[in-house]
Amino acid sequence: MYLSKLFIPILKDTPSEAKVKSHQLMLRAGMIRQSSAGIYSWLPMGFKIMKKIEQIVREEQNKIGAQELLMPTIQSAEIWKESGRYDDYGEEMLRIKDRQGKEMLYGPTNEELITEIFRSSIKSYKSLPKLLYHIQWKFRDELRPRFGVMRCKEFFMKDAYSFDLNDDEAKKSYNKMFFAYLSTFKRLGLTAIPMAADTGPIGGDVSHEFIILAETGESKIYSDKRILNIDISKHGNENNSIEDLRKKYDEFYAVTDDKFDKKIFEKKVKKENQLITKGIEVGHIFYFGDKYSKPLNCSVDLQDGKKVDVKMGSYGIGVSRLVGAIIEAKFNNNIMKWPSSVAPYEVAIIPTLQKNDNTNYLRAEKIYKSLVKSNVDVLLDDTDEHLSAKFKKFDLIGIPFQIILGSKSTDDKHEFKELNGKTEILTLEEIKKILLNKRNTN
RNA sequence: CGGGCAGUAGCGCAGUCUGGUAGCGCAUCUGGUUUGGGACCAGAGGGUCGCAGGUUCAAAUCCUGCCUGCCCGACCA
Repeated sequence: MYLSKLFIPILKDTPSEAKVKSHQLMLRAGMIRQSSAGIYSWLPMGFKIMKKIEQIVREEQNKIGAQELLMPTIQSAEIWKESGRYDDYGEEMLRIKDRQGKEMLYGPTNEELITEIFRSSIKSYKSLPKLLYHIQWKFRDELRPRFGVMRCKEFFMKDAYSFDLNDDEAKKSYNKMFFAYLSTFKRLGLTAIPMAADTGPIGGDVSHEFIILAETGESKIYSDKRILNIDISKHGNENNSIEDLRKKYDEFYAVTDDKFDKKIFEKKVKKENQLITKGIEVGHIFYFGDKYSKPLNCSVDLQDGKKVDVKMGSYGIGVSRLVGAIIEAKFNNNIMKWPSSVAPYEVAIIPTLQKNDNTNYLRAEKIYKSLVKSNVDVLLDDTDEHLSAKFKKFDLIGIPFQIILGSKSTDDKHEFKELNGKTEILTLEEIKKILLNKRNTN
């Protein structure tokens, strides 16, 4: 892509309504535009990043055997009345009437709808277990939306639902998700800590919040430092291996504010290992058994002809929130550097311009064409701004690597710079190797 | 929903107290000079001053009502 053709309305000044870094940067970098409080349009740069995150989330769901479907944003109130949550959910639910006066709502979550789908199609224990998910817009009418996309009314979320025959089987599904979440966040360049948490309006008795550490986080956390060192890469996604991993995490104390008990914390965690800080909740998993299957009458037939309510769990990841959360976790020295796995482009080509000498630009175009041919997602700065102005712009956009064509370039050696990092003089082939390698290691 | 602050050009702001017909920086457009950390010169365009009503010869400015946004709190992926 050529920068001059890109729709990326960059702001030089920070809009006064944005207070946290991720919000300021997303507005400045032309990633989002506020439509009204807590509701945003996603402009090409922001949308591209969100789509990359979505794709990683999808791949990790598929890896554990979850199947993707798509449910609507607008739901009928009926099933919510059946489950009893139409009254319980309260003001956060956006209620709508259609022209016939029928009660509808913009879905804040999908337990009822998926259960309704499941119960009408699955009748036998032989069909279990099942893991289903979708990635769809949700709406929660927040009292006070804030922090840009971190806490908005309309948000993009992956929500998965598990269906099992009994508690033991359900636990396996839960642990699979537990594993998938750790893998997902790792690929996003984040270290997420699973923490025992309150279940809120979803209900149930087992629940983990996945939290990434960031000062601007809204959740207060109490944890054992050593939990950060657990290496998930040694674990495959078969049941035994996942269970081992789960045990490793369970060894360490890690809870959010509402589950915190000072006595237990001080007893279980030595002073030097205590980690008390703030974090951002980027995922939340729940096991709630038959909380929805029972009232909604979602059962399967067993071998002996008896019926049993299926055991369910639900599993959310805030995809749109992650865009902001990654910024909060990665932002440094006024420079936003995206992890390669979600970066809007893998590399930027920045030629300096000289009066009466377009050598650098011609070199840049040649490199550009070669990289495009090798399927590298590359952005060429073909504008005639000052080089210094370009650098500032690219600090803001956060493309992790730059090829700079200037005084240090020759026909076959180029200045290759990691954003906020070191500079090397390399051939195009060497550069390509580094970029392709980066793709797989983030 | 309680408490606080704010709405003037795309963005950041001044002007409001003390009423006299709207300004600055950045951005944009034209021409020229520049090009290794947000350049320079010359010129140009862009605003029913959040909305409605009132007071006045005259309202961005005073009065009343409403709308919108932000911050703190209570509540949440």
